[in-house]
Amino acid sequence: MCVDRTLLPCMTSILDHKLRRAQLLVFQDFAGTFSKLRLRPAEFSVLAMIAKHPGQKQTTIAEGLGIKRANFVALMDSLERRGLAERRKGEHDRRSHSLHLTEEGTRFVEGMAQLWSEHEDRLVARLGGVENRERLIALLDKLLCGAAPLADDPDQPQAH
Amino acid sequence: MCVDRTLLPCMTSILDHKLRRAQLLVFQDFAGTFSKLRLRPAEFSVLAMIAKHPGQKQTTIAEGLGIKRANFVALMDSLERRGLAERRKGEHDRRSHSLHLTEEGTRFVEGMAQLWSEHEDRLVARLGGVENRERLIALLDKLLCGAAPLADDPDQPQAH
DNA sequence: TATTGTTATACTCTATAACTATA
DNA sequence: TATAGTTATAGAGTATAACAATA
Repeated sequence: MCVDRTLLPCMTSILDHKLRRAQLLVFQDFAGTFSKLRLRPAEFSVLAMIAKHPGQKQTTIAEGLGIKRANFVALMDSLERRGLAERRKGEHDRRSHSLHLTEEGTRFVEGMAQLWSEHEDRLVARLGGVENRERLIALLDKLLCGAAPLADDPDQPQAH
Repeated sequence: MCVDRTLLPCMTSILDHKLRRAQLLVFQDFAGTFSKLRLRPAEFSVLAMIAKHPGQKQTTIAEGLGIKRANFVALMDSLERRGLAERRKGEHDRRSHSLHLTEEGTRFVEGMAQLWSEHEDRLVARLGGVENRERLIALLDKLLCGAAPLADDPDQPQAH
């Protein structure tokens, strides 16, 4: 019961630790929710990002998600094999690939959105209301200040 | 710019995503800070936990940290090889191991505490003050409700 | 039978360096 | 020379099943 003479706080009160536990819990709820679709968190995020930014090149999408371009390749390979998304040779710069959902991918993303809200609702319930989700996101944003996302949020109607 | 017709929010506004990014950022700051000690986050947490709960058995410490007992073994092996912590055969139950810091481990933990506060200060600065760290921890606790930690916090001054 | 610690194994995510083909 | 995508590889962390020793 914290009887030591060190200056360390208890692990259970340390931000790093709580962040890790919370992230784990959230991803496990995600995994449970999306196992029917055989979809991992990273794959979900790629599909969602392409849906929001169709035609953007591969590196841009990857960076927007904080995924190293080297690690993005296998992710995109898998989505392409499943027929959900596709790479198209860049017209102006033939080194680059522009990313798009397939028709099937578009339908798939609609199914994702349904499952997503179930998952989201559970998290909001745990947090005790949407206001607390917004507070949590605002605090995480402070922590993340300097890590610039793709500029997509400003245009949002901000329903959340 | 969020031009799609799906019901999905932008990835960059999704809690799961922000939690992952924040956790990554915090652990990277940790890694930079503790590379001098050649200490990974998981090893740090084990040493800190043993310092607070000397003599507890292996499974109890592991569960308190949310680490599966199977994964705890290699972690403890490494700390034992470095002479920082040790297993002792349980007196009453000879299946179990009680965990302790060595003398060197105790000194090592004091060095950890110093580096720790530098790391912590950087996070608090990003968050904009200790009040925000407490708010963040309180919100993460709500998310984690039901995941019981080792009962060490009640004795804390409870700044939060 | 159940529990403690252990081994073996696999999966996810992350990180770096080096290659290729274009620019 | 620089960039886009790729390959290969390594390191963390996590998860499950099965085993030996002990209860």
